Amino acid sequence: MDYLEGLNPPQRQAVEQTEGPVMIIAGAGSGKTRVLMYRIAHLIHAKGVDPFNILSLTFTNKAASEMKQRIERVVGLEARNTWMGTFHSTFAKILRVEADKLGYPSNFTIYDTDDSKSLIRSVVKEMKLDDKVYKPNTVLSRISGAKNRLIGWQTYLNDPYIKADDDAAMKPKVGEIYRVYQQRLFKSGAMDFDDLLFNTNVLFRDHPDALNKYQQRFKYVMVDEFQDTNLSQYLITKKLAAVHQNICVVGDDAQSIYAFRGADIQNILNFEKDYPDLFVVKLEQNYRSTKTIVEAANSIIAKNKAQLKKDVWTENVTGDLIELFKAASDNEEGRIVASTIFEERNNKKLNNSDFAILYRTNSQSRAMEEALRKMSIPYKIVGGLSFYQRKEIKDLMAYMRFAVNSVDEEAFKRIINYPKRGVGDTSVEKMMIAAYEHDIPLWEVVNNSSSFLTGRAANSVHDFATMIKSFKVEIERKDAFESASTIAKQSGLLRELYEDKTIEGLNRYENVQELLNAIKEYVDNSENEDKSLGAFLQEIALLTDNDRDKDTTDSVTLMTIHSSKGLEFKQVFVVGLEEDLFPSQMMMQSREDLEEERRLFYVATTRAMDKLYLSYALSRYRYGRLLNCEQSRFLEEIDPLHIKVNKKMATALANSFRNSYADEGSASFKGLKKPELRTGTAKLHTPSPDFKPSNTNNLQEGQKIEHPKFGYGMVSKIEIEGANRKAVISFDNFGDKTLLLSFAKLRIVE
DNA sequence: CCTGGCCCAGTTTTT
DNA sequence: CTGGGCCAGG
Repeated sequence: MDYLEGLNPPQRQAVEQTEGPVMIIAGAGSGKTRVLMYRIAHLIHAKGVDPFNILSLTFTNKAASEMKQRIERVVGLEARNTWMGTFHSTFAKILRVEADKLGYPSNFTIYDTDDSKSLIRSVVKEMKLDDKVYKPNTVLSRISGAKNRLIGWQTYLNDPYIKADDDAAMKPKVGEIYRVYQQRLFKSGAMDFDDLLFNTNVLFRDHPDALNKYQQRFKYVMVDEFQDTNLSQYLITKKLAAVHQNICVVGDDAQSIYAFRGADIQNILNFEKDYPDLFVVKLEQNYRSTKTIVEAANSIIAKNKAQLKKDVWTENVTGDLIELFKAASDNEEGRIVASTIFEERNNKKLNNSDFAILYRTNSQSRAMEEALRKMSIPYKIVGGLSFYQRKEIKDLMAYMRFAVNSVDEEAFKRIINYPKRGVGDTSVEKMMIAAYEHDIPLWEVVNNSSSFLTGRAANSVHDFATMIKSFKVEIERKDAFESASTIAKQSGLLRELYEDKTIEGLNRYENVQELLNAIKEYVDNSENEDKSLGAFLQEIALLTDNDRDKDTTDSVTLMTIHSSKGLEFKQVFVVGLEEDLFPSQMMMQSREDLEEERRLFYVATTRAMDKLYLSYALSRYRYGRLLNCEQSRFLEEIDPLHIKVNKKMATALANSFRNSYADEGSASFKGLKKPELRTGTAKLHTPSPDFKPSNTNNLQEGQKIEHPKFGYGMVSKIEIEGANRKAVISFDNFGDKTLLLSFAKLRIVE
C-alpha cells in the first residue's frame, strides 16, 4: 500500500473512493494520470477486483498504452486484462463481435474522414446537386454533428427545427444527402467514425441482452478527459454503468477544447444532476509549473464565464517571468524562437526534447522548421498530415481493405484503376450503376464483369477480380504480414513506386516498406492474438499519427496546441498570438466559441514547467500573400505582473543571425526555383500555309517534321506499345514530347 | 483511355 | 503557395 503514501489528501480520496459515481475535477498538472493509475491499481490490489471487470476509456491510443504500461509496472502482468482504449477503438471491438445484430458484416470497414468526404462528393454528384453549395466538409460536419447527438437520418428528415436550420443555410438537401450517404455506407459494409458510437448506442438500445452482457462485464467504468466527450459517448458510458453505478469521470472543464467536434461541456457541468449522490473530488495543487505560470494561466481562464469553481495553486518556485516577443514577420518569429532555444539549451544544459513550440494551425510550422533547420536544431513534428493519410499508404490499405471486405466502395474506387489497367471512370460508373440498379453487391458485378462491360475493360476487370480472389485465399491462410507483402507485390503497387526514381517516389516506396514493417511488428507482438489481416486493419483504422513511435533522437517538439494536451515540457513557446489567428477568425462568432479559444490558450500555457514564451508577428504569409497582423487580445488578458516584453532581443538576435548565417539559406532557396522555360509559356507555332498532315505509318527516327502547334522538330525515337505507335520528337522550341501517332497531325519535312 | 495544364479554393483544431 | 478537380488535347 506504499503507493498511497505519495499522494496528497484529495488525490488519496480519489483513489480510495472506488464505489459509486465519482467525479474528479483535475486542474492542469495536478497529477491526474497518477491518480487514475493508482486508482486502477488499488481496485485490483486492495479491492481484489478482477482486471477483466474494469473498463477505462481514454482520449488517445497513446494515453491508453502509456497508462497500461504504468499500471503493469505497479500491478504486474495481470493488468493486461483491463480494457483500456479510446471510445472509438473500444466500441469498434465490441461492434465487431455484435455486428450481425445490426446487419453489418463483422469485418466492416472503418471509413476515415477522407473516405467519408469522398463518398459525400459522389453522393452530391449523383443527386445532381451543386457541389459549391454542398461542400463535403460542410455536409460532413453537419451529419457528424447530428450523429453525435444521436440524430439518425430518419429523425433528421422529420425534425422541423433542423429543416428550418438547413433551409436558412440555403442547404435544404442535407437531410437527403445524409440518408443516401448512410445507405451507401451500409451497402459498403462501412462505418464512419461517428457511426462507431452511434451504432453502439443503437446496439445497446435495441439489444438488451448485449447491453446486459457488457454491463455485467464492466463493473467499474472510468472516463478520462471527460470534458471532451459528446452526447453519444456520454450515453454509452451512462448505460454501461447503469447497473453497478461505479462510474468515475476525470476531467477539467477549463481544458475542454473539442466542442468543434461535438464535445459537450455540459456533460461535465451537469454531471451532478444525473448522479445526485455524486462524490466530487477536486485536485487543485499543481505540481508541474512555476508560480508565475500557474498564476498567469489562472488570470487567463478567469475571463471565462462558464466554468466550475476551482483554485489551482502550487508550492513550486516563482520562476522566471513569461517572455513576450514581438517579431516583424513570421520568419523573424521563427528565428527568434530558434535562437532562444539554441541559447537556453547551451546555457542551461538542456536537451532539445525539453522544448516545445506550440501553434494554433499546422501551417504555422513552416517558418519554425526553416529557422530550426538553419540553426541545425533537430526537431520533430507531431500530427499534421498523417502517415496514414499519404496516398501510397491509403492505396495499399485500400487493396487490403477490398480483399477483406469486397463491397467497400471507396476502396474499390481507389484501386480499380491503380496501377493503370485500362478501366476508366466510365467503366467504374457503369459498374456502380449496375450494382445499384440490380441491387446486388458491387463485388458480384466485378466478378461478372462480362455481363456489364465490353471488350478490354471487361477483361481487365476480370483479371482484377481473379487477383482479388487470390488475395482472399492468401488472407485465409497466411498472417497479416505475409498477405500484405503478397498484395503489395502482386497488385503491382510496389513495382509502380519502385520505378519512380524521383526523390518523392523513393520516399513513397520507403513509406510502403514502413507500413509493411509495422504489420510485421503487429504480427510479432505476442499481445495481438488475432494475426489476420482483417484484425490488423481494424487496429490501424483508428490510429493517428501521434500514436506511432517516432524516432527517439533528442529533438524539439512542434505541434498544434490541440495535440499538446496532456503533455508537459520544461520550456514552451506559444507562437502566432495574433488576432484572427489565435483566437482564430472562425471562432469569434459567439461568446462560447471565444471561450473555447481561451481554454485552448489556457491549455497551451499550462504545458510549461519552467518557462513560458509567447510571441507574435506583425506580418505573416497567408494564402501566399503578406498580411499585416495585430497582437492577440489574449495577451492583454494575462496579468501584466507575470510578463516582460523582450524588444531588444528581437532585433539584436535577428541581426546577429543574419550576419552569421549570411544569405546562404535564402539564396539557395531561390536557386532551387525553376529558371528553365516552361513549355506552357513558350510561344505556340503558327503552321506554315501549306501545312498538310502526312501519312506517318513509315515514320523513321531521324526524320524532320512540322507540328501545327509545336513547330519543327526531329523524330528521336519510335515506340510501339500494343496497338499504339508513339514517337518521341525533339522540338526546337518545346523540348522532347511523346506523341501518339494515331492522333498527332505531323507534316514530314524531310 | 490517359496526360498535362489550368483554375480554384483553402488553412481550425482530430477520433 | 499548394493540392486537387476539371477539361481538352493526344
